[in-house]
Amino acid sequence: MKQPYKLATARDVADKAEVSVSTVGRALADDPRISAKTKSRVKEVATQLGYVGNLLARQMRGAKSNLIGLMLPDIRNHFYATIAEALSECCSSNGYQLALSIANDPETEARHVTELISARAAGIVIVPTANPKRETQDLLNNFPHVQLLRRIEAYNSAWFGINDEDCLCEGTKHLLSLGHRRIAYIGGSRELSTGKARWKGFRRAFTEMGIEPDHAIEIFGPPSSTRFGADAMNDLLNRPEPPTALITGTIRVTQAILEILHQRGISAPDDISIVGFGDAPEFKWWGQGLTTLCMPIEDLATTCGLWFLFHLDAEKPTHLQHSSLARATLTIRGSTAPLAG
Amino acid sequence: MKQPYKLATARDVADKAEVSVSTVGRALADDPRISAKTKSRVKEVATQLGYVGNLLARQMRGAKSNLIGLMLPDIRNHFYATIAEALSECCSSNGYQLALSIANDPETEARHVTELISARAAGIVIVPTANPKRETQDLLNNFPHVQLLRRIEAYNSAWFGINDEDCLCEGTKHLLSLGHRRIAYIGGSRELSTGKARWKGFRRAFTEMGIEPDHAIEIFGPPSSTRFGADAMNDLLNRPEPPTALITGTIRVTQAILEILHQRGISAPDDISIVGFGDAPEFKWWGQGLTTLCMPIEDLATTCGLWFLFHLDAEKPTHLQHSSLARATLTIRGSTAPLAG
DNA sequence: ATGAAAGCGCTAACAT
DNA sequence: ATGTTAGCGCTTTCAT
Repeated sequence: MKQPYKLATARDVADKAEVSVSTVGRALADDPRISAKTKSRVKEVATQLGYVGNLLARQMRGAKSNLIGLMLPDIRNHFYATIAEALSECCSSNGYQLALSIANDPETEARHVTELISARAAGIVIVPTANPKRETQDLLNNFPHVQLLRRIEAYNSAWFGINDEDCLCEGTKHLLSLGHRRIAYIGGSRELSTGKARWKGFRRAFTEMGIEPDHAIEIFGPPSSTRFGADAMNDLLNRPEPPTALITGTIRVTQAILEILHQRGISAPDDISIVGFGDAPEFKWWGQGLTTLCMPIEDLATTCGLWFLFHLDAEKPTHLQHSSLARATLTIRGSTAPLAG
Repeated sequence: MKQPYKLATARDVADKAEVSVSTVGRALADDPRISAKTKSRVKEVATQLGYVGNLLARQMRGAKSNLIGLMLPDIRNHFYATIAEALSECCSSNGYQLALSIANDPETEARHVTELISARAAGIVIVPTANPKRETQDLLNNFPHVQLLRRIEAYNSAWFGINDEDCLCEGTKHLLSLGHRRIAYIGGSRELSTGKARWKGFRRAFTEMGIEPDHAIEIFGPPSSTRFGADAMNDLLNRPEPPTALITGTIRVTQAILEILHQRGISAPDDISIVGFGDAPEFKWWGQGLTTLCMPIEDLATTCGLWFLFHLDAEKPTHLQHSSLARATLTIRGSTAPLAG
């Protein structure tokens, strides 16, 4: 057989129920003009044939798409998993369907954006890569979309993000006020808006506290790689004068360093004070509890989703210069302590 | 403006390039019949207009869909996040696009299945809910799909899963051989194929070792709730005679109990021996390391994806009675020790 | 080497 | 109360 799964069409239902296609359409839509008798017959035949209306055909007739594209760099990151869940919930309760694309480089990103547009999705929620292709930019700027977390200036769209700079600044100040000076920062690439802001926050803490960052150590790397964080941490620990404190700039890095510290039997805050970026549940019970920079990521995603869907439903353009900043906060647990000696 | 984001059609390109629609189609598809000159003109106009072909229209003409539906109960579960990532990667490198649906109850599941079929997805990869509606079953049995992890007998489809029973049996035997008898099992509902198999494995360990399960304690609950695991654990600890060992049957439960134990300052293996289901990265560094039941979940998902896509591409029916069992294994770390006294 | 026309499955305007 | 027809954007005969 060639078509093992051929689905019934309105035509098939019409033939079997001995009415016209339009009667089928109307009966199934509960149009008041159709007699109760015909309706019930049509509905019965439809069920019998397992008829499921073809959304593609409907959309060609002008129905709006129910597909929302979500483009993320990495779904195993707790951060992004939370976003996916929140948006999925949001879409689902508003009649939309989430199409998930994982793209961590500009080429894959371009491909997926093209595909989503080609499928005439209703809109795209995107955490952009660091340097999107020109092509991607042109496409997106003529298509409903929102940026989440990371922000590309060239996009004429709304953005929902975190006050990354303040957040890192607060965390760093905490370490400085405990007397630490040889503080290391391991964060994401400064090519990302988030990576850049977080790094600026780290620097600003020194400035605002009037301390020269002479002994600060800064390491940057790809945000979605566990490997990078591990390597950076090992490098730090192998130095003749390892830092007395460390603050991280991505969740993946936080997870990586926790594992390395555990492997090497180094404990916080005795050997080193740690402020971890992000708030995965397990951070609570790492050692004596990890001091973390927590962000209301679920709220952020839900807000973003609701705003976006509202605008789509209202057929308002989504490129109003809207931007929304969620406040991240420092949660102090056991991994940070005053500098000994 | 009514259509803030109107995309160009082949018609628009044709008009501007002063050719017919069919020439546009052929030029863009690099049909050899079109002259090089015309081709380049058409392509230029297309780029200029930001033309992106309408996939819906193509599919109506018979092109096959590139959409694969993935239905999961819970994306924040590390287990399922891994699956989503693996399948996304798999789809992406075979020209497919992943549509993610989170459904944890039969109604939502039915809705999402209908939507995916209505959108004429190419196929569905599903981790079914415990008791799918009859409607869902009928729909799926006439639509290309595979079952992942959980298995519904009524589906005439292939299944890719884990040897749940052996896995729990092995973990339980480990505890029994350490001398434990008052062993608690906290697992997922036995209405799920997985929950049932794991429970049977727990029981079988006693049988095979010739030990009466007089002192075994069994607690079952919803698999995607963190709350349930926490409550169950607290209940156990508040008993006059708490168990000396515990084995869990879902990742969520494992995560929940680790947090409770940490909160209450109870440590393994001194106060209680623990075998945790699943292998989230943080389990390595809980206390002195958690003894876990590890499953090759990424491999499983990839295998499943490759098999499914291959069958879709070949237009083979996917309901060949294929089933694939991945082996889970016990990794012994610091949380289990011989029963004292 | 290119154009005209049919048709995929559906809905809505226009008959009857 | 129901049928007929046109057309959404595309590909694919079938003409020229």
